[in-house]
Amino acid sequence: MALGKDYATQQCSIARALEVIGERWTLLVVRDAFYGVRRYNDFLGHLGIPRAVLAARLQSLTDAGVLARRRYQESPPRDEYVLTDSGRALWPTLRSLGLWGREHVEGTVPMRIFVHAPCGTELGAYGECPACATGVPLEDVEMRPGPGLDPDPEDPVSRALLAPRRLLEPLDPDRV
Amino acid sequence: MALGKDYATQQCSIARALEVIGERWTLLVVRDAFYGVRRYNDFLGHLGIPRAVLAARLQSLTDAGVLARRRYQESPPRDEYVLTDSGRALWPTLRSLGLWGREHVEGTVPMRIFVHAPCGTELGAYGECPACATGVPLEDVEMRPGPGLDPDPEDPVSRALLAPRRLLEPLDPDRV
DNA sequence: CCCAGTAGGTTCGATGACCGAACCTACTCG
DNA sequence: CGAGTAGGTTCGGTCATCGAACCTACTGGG
Repeated sequence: MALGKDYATQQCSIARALEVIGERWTLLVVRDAFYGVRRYNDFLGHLGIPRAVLAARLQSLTDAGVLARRRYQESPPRDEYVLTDSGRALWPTLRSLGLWGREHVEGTVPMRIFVHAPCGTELGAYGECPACATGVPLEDVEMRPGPGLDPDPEDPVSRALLAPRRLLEPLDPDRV
Repeated sequence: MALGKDYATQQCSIARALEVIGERWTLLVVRDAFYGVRRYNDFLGHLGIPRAVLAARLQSLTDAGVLARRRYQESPPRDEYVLTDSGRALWPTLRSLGLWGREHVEGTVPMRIFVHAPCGTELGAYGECPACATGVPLEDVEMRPGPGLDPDPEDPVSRALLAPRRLLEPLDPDRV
């Protein structure tokens, strides 16, 4: 969405949020970041997004402080994009959006399941653990493939994401 | 966002959700519906959205089952748009998005405050009540103006929304 | 009866975002 | 020295969005 054109005049926190993460593809980039994707080519392959659009989104998310760009190797210079604290704060939004999509758009076939790793219980609608009755830190969230997921995807990133993993755990699509 | 162009290939509930409510303006229309806005002209005035775009959004939200179109008067024929159960299920998403916008985009100036009416506690990130530790039915959510809100707005709908109100309570911008 | 006003749209040309493909740079490996 | 890879930028075409104008159906006032 992006255009502050009219959004800027809105006296509303939701509209302000949408100016940052409301454009096409933007929220999916953030989602991938939660899944552990960090590198340009991994986003590119996993999302099937045009290169120019990905570059623009990474730039605007970095400008907005949702992602941080970090040099992880000098020669040749290579950068990775990781979630900032501000970006991590988007988890409740993504969680509730995914839950809504699963229950109100498609045929109730879960794509991915998010559980409280220490106890193995699936997260509740509030991102809490129903069994432990506490909020769950991101590091304690384990994502597992659900029945709706293609068991033999094309791209390496999707294949790497088939295994159970913790949120934010860096992804290395080479070792699969 | 809308275009299933590539989103459709995504094995992900979040992407599916974004196909329905990810386009520009769409989520703001839904937000207004939570605030009690029901009529075409009220959406139009409050959002400052082009007429053609509003008509398209109302149509697609109705097709998706998020809103329902209801004839409330026969002569002349007049319709109103109200949230379905599916639409109401978007509340946690809107709540978390608004909270994120308030805390991570602008200068921490709350525009609107949402409280659990029976106990007066402000809602948490998923629309739950932290004090009562339960989900809050939408009818028990009271919205109040926050310090960031323009105290003397132009359009009648904004003016009507200045008073504390319950979510979903039908708005009548004529009596202000 | 005529006219102005209102609700709820549709149509239109211009602008701007998004798309896919091609190209570029810097470096490494064999 | 040539091929390959990561991480981009540039470019022309298409499609969504924009604001403004127009349309229809009805009501209420003089």
